[in-house]
Amino acid sequence: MPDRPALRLEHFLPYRLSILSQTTSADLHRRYFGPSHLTVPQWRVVAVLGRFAPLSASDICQRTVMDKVTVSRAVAGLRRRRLVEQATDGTDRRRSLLRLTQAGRAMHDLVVPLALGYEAELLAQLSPAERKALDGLLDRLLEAARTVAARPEP
Amino acid sequence: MPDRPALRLEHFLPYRLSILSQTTSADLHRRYFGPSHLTVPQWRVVAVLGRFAPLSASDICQRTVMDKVTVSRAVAGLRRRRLVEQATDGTDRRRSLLRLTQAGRAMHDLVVPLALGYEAELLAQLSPAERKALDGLLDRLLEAARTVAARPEP
DNA sequence: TGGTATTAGTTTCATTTGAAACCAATCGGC
DNA sequence: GCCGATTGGTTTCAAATGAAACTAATACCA
Repeated sequence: MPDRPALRLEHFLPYRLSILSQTTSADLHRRYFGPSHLTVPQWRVVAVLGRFAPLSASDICQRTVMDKVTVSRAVAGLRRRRLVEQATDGTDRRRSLLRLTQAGRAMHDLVVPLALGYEAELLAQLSPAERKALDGLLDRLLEAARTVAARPEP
Repeated sequence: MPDRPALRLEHFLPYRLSILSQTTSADLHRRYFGPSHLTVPQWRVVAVLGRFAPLSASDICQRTVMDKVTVSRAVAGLRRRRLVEQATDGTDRRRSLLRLTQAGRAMHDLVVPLALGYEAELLAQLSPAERKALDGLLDRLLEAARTVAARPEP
C-alpha cells in the first residue's frame, strides 16, 4: 500500500486564498456596491481614476492588474453612464486619456468611504499586532507567488 | 475643499486577496493541472473524493464551498471521463454516492503531489515563523469575513 | 522615405458562470 | 396513509470572461 500524501483542501493555501477572496469580494459587492450598479472592474477603474488622472486604458491595466478586454468594457460602461470621459492624447492618437467626470467624482466620493468602511470592519476583528503582521505577510506572499510564477517551466 | 478619503487600491485588503488568489490559482493551474485537463472545480472534487468517499453532491458542495451547479457540472465531466462513479443511495434515491474510480484514484495520486509541491514552493519563500503566523491569520481573517458577512444589512 | 513590426484599444466568439426554473423523491403534519 | 413543503440534483438562460482576430496609429530601420 503506497504512502499516499493527503491533501486537506481546507488547509491548502491556494484554496484558502480563493475562499477568502470570494467571500470578501462578494460581501463587499453585495452590501455596498450593489446600489451603485458598478461592476467590480468598473469600481476598480473608478478607484484608480480617482487617484491618478488622466490615465490611458493600458495604464489602468497595469495599475489594476486586469485584462485589457476587461478594462475596455469597464470603461465603455462608465462612459455610457457619463462617469468617465475620454480625451485623445495629442501626441499619440492611439492613446486615450481617461478621467472622472463630475458625476464620476461624486460616485467615487460616495463609494470609497463604503469600501474603506467594509475594510475597517474586517480589520477591526484583528488586533493591531495581527493587522500589522497580516499586512507584511500579504506582501511577502504576493512576492513569493510572483517569484514562483516567474520561474521557468519545470 | 472636502477632505477626501484616499483609497489606494494596492493596499486595499479585498483587492490584495483577489490578486493573490488569482495569481496562485492561475499559476498552479497553468503549470501543473493543464496537462491533466482538470478544471479547478473538477480538481477540487477529486481532492475531496480522494479523502472522503463516498460523498453526495451536496456533501461536496459543503466541503468545497462551491455552488451546486458548479459541482453538478464538475461531477458530470468527471463521470464522462470515468474518473468518478456514481451509485444511488438505497435509503434515499435522490442522493448520489460518488467515489473515485481506479483511474480517478490514479489521477488523484498523480495530481496531489504536484499541488502540494507548488504549495511547498510558495511557502519555502517564507520563514517558519512567517508560515506559522500566516496560517493563523488566514483562519482569523476568514472568521472575520464570515462574521461581517453574517451581520444584518446596514 | 517606405515598408514591416509594435502598440493601443475594440470586437468576435467560444467557454464559464450562477440565478432561477425545473423534476424527482422524501419528509412532516394532519 | 395523503398532500403540501422541502431537499437533491440537473437544465436553461442570460451575463461575464478571456483568447484570438482585428483596426488604427506609431516606431523602427534599411
